[in-house]
Amino acid sequence: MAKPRSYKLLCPIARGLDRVGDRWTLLILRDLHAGPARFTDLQRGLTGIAANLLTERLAKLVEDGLARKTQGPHATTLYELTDLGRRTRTLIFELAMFGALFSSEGEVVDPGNLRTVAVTLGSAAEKVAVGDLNVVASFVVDGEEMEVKAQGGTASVSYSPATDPDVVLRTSYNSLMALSEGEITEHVFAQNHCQLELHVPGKEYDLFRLFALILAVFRTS
Amino acid sequence: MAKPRSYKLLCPIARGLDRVGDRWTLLILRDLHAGPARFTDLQRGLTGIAANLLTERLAKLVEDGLARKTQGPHATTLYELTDLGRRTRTLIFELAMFGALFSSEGEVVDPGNLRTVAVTLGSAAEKVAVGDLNVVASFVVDGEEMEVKAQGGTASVSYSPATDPDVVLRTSYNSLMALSEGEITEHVFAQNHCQLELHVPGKEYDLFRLFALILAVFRTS
DNA sequence: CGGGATCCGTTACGATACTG
DNA sequence: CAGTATCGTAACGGATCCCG
Repeated sequence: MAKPRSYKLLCPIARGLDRVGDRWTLLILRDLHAGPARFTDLQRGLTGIAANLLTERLAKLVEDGLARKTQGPHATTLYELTDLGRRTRTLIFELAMFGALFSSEGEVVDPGNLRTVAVTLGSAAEKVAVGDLNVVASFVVDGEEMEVKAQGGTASVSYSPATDPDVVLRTSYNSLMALSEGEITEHVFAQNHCQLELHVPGKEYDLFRLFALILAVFRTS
Repeated sequence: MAKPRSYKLLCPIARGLDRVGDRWTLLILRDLHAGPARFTDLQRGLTGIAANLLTERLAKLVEDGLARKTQGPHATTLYELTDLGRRTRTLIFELAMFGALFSSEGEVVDPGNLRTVAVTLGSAAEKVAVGDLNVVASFVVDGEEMEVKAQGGTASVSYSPATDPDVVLRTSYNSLMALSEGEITEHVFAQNHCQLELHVPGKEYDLFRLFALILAVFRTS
């Protein structure tokens, strides 16, 4: 394995970049924040990455103690974040907040998928959750399922099926991005771009309040 | 000018990386957060960067609207951050907090200089400043001077000489890093690694309280 | 001396093909 | 599924040179 470039500077910023500054590395971490993933899951999510690069990056993440290999169900190997790796969360969130300031002008080769938004959504939700929000939602986006939970003043997002959700929201990834980019309003989204399946009456209000708070983070950042 | 690689992904994290993800870019921004700088200042601060790369990176930062060229004193050209560029502050701070988790094992080719710590110090100071802290300090590190101000519950750091400081603290860059790395304690630092010039009696206590709070941010992060 | 531009060898990246 | 191998191309790093 080739030894990657290092800045060899004392500054903590340079030390940080020596771990996560290589091309693709932060995007890999972004996906891993959604939960353990297989090599092929990551490869599909990171459109355009070469297999050998993904191998190198994962090896370095493991070597630096940010990720580890584990055994998954059917003799598959999974990659997951270590505690140290999870500490990139606020960093990645700040990066997303910064990146949201720019329009995606020019050609976009890949729209992305649900894994890619899990970190940002989770961090934002956690940041805005207030005491009287109380909802457990299942998020089904283009067939992929996520759990969004807001309870007791905090919130979390998990890239796994929700157990006994109060409300199930089905939508498409494109609609979700159009909403976050401001191309459609929350109202239009609620009317035309999603369908709700309500298990506990009234819970859709809590869900949409959470949505509104999260969107506010991006708009006023 | 060669066109840099772009991820061409819709995700805001990828959009952010398309602006600041190239090698050296975040370190250049780090230095610019300390204030306007000349080409040569930046080149000296970023040990090892090639002139052509610095040229390319600066051009891209200007093109993306993160920096601009201005005229300095003696017909020199200065680079300074735009409002948009200044929004990388929290991102860079989070990167520094993450990087501080790792030891600088292995050879370090460059110790750094005062510009390189200005962002981190400023962000940390702003974060911890409390209401009853009130001090204007001049920081003289290896001849370079900085102003550290804490007043009215907020704090700021500026890479320029302080006007009428309450206290002047002289130290070396190495001592400062040893302190932040935990190699020496705050007490040892105060005793043996710096000299104070007190203009307003008692202000050294406010200054060292601010120090203690800033260090706590790094230790418990 | 400040602010680059040019050239060139080296390294990393990207695409495709192939394997246990 | 989880990578390895190969190879052309693009980016980086160092040095030198240029111009005001």
